[in-house]
Amino acid sequence: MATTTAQDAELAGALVQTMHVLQDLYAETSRPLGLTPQQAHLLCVLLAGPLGMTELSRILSIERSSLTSMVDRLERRDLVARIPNPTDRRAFQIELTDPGLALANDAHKAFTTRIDDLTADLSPTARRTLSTALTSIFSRA
Amino acid sequence: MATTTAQDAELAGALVQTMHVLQDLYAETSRPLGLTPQQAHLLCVLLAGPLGMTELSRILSIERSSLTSMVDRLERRDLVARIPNPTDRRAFQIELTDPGLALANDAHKAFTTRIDDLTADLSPTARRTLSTALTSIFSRA
DNA sequence: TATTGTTATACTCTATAACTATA
DNA sequence: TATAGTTATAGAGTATAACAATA
Repeated sequence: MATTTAQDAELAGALVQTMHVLQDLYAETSRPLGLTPQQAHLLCVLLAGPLGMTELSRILSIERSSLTSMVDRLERRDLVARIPNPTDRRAFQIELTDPGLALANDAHKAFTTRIDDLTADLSPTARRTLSTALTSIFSRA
Repeated sequence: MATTTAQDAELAGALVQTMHVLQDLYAETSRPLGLTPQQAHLLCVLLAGPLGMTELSRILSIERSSLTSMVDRLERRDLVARIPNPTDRRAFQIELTDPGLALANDAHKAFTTRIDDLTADLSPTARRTLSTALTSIFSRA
């Protein structure tokens, strides 16, 4: 127990609460756009470019079979498309359609705006400090 | 656009990434305990004391009807109990059973440990700064 | 009338296991 | 053999609408 201090508990608690508040905010923001939080996440990941099913499932931390049905639903709504991979006939690239791109941008902007509102009172220095700290802790290789 | 700077975007992005990483960690930690992340959240909320359905649904940000089925499942596993409210015959208090309390404590300890591991490299000062900043931004009235 | 909680219903998310097609 | 993705299945989470009982 020597390594667990009251300050550890405080920080862990603050992070868990941060997660829950942001989750709620993410859900509230996605919903009026007609998206579940998971769908919004998927579309926003694809903003960086098309991805194969396996890679996308890894990024979203879900099984490939779970992703299949998510992509099915989004494809039916013409938000994403399965593009055959010319070099591997087993594989697809999942990419945003034009409406999917527009919606992903809307979602991204909506989240960012809501979070900016929450953090509006911070000084530029505090903002930079926080951003740096979180990035160094939670960035993934 | 004058109010949105590159630093805003950086901070919002860092916070969204933080949320996703913590969500994954929360799920990974709950699973070996036989809990979904939502179930773990519910049990941990009850660590503070019994709550009525309406109050609990508000805290979890879900509809009361959604909560009914969650509580059904947890009650079947003897992790929570519906205690009649003596002063209002419509209402229940949802409370942890002994096994539910033990499991909630296990879950809480497991999250905290994982998060502490992630933040182990921070100095006490950085830890306190981060904790204070997050609490001030994300604490709810 | 308003509130507490439930039921009925429909979707979505998710995992596991077994499968097809291709590499 | 290994990998990419799907199908089948089952269970869990969630919302909406309508409801019963009580306040």
